[in-house]
Amino acid sequence: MDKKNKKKELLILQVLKESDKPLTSARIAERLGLTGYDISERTIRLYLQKMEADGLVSSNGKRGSIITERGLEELDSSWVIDKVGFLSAKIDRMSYMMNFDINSTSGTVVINMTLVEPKIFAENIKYIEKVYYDGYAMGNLLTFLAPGESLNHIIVPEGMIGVGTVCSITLNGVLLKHGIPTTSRFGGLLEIKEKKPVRFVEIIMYDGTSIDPLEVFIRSGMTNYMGAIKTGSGRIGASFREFPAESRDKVEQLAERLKRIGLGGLVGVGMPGQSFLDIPVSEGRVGAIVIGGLNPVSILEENGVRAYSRALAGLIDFNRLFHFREMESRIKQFL
Amino acid sequence: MDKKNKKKELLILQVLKESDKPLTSARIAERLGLTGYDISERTIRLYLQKMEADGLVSSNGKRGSIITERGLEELDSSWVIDKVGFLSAKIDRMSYMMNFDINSTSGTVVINMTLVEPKIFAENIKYIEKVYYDGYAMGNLLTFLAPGESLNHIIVPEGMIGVGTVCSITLNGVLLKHGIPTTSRFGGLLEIKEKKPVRFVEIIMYDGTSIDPLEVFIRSGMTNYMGAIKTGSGRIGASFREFPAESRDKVEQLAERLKRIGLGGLVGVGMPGQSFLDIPVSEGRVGAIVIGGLNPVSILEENGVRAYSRALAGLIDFNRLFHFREMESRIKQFL
DNA sequence: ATCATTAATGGCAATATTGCCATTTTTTTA
DNA sequence: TAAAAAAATGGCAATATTGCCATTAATGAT
Repeated sequence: MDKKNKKKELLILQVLKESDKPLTSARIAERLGLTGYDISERTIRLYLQKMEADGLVSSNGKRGSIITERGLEELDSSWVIDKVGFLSAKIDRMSYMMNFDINSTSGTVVINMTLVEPKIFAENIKYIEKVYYDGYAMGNLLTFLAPGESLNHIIVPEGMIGVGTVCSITLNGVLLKHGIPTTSRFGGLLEIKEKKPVRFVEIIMYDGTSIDPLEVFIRSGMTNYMGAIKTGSGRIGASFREFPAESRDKVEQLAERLKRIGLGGLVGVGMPGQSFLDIPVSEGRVGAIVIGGLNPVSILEENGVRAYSRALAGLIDFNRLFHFREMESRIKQFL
Repeated sequence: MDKKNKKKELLILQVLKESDKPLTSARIAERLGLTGYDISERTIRLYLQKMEADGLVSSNGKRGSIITERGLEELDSSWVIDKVGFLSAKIDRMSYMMNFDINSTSGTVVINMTLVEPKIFAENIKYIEKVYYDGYAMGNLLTFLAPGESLNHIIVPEGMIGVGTVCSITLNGVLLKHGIPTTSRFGGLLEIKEKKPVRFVEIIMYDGTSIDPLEVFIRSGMTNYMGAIKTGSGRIGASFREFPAESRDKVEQLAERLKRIGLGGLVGVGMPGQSFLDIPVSEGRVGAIVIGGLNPVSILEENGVRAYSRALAGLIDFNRLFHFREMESRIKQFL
């Protein structure tokens, strides 16, 4: 029994470690549920008691428990895979950090960045516009970063510009601000036929990778946007998310509002507990497909340009973004 | 309770479905354990009884149980993520299918295939030899497939050859024949300094991806073999495996024997329950790092050649393989 | 500041899971 | 082919987990 016991203790410690504030049993159960471990609230309380007696956690009355130094040591000396470094963790962190407010349409949003020579970018603008136009992009906004500007360790080198496209994680962030916890499950290559999503042909789970799946698909030349924008059939990057079934309506409303301000990217939402595009969803949850934020610039790679793209590159203020129609005129200042 | 109950039933059904022969409770518990679900033998027997009463499985006395038609339907109508399509499943299937025998050094082994023009291949032979020579390849054997030959749906087109390199899954297969069940955990980019492995810089779990991680790293140009073979520092593809701690000695023996016949690829084995190169391992298991089979040909991609590589391409007879020193002379017939 | 509402806790009993083991069946060995 | 060894099963009792709920603390509204 000891062994399995230990495992659950470590899972709880892990959750507590990742949170800065105290968590109650209900909260812990919820998070564990999201990660695929079903443990009842009650059981968690039992564990918390035992662990408090052992000095691994410290209870804060009814405000929840936090992990102690001893607890952290215990965690270090053990073998729970440290999900830090995995995409799922980065996603959680980023959506927590951004602070875009949908009412005032201000604040920061998460963007991806692509470094490319302005001249080459200018040559491909026609295609990129088409990607936005056909709705294969996250909304219709983007930004340019001038040479010398930096974002989160990445500095735009001389002779290049940074193209910042809105990351689809922005949606998670907005939902989170409205109390809806989103789980990003996987990024994949979505096959499009007659402008409609058919199925995912390749998949990489966010909790099993340290590099962004969409970056991967783009870099290895597996996407086919040229087809998507020309004939309506191709393969584009997309991401699968899940949220609680109760919030389905609210999600759709928020998505609609986001769309109006140029941040739309929701391809579709499934029905509670039902599989969506053959992707099964846990009970009490609904699935949704979100367009990949890097889509517009992946056209570059497809046309043989080795552009350096980085998903989840950092946060940027919403009012720095402009409509894709302005690309043509704005790029001139860098030529 | 009903809900969780259901989940376990489905897990058991899933295991039974994947097996062609009847499985006993111990066998089922073992397999589930490997996939990360710890359920005791006894509990599984309890479930099997209930499920037999419901007509989902049919017991074969003490030889184990098999899934019935009803059981298959139940599984179809439910939402267990179908791991078919994921790499972990493919790996299991392949290592089960190959039948190389270490004593008679005969039988089939799993290979990866790369399609490339003979001329271009010939130009890069020097580098490829060095990869083998420095021990960054799986053993020192490979094979060529002539135009028109096919392997598992892939046909070598005219004007090209298929380069078959030994896949590291071959190791799993050999161990399996000797009763050692191996779990392939992830593929990653292994950083090499002064010819020694330092740490994994990127990771993709096999049970969370539908495309081979090493293929991904190679295609997106993240490897650095040129560095590895020239200065001793670089990034190469490698894979992390786990097996039961009891079999540690036997594994090392077998690996040694494989090495002697040209199929070596084991970089190192950890100690029981201890983390190895900062990768934590479950209790009662040991971790091991295995060289990526596609390594030799990834030099091509690094040198700007867009070669089409496919990991786990298929099975081929061991006696079709030749030593890498023969590349030079053997390639001539295709030029 | 007070009261109503909401959320969290721990006790208790009902279930579920597991360890242990005697018994039976299968497999291996002599 | 018979005997010995190994593996599998199901009964029973010990633990572990969970559902339910009365009690109590925190939060929000007036």
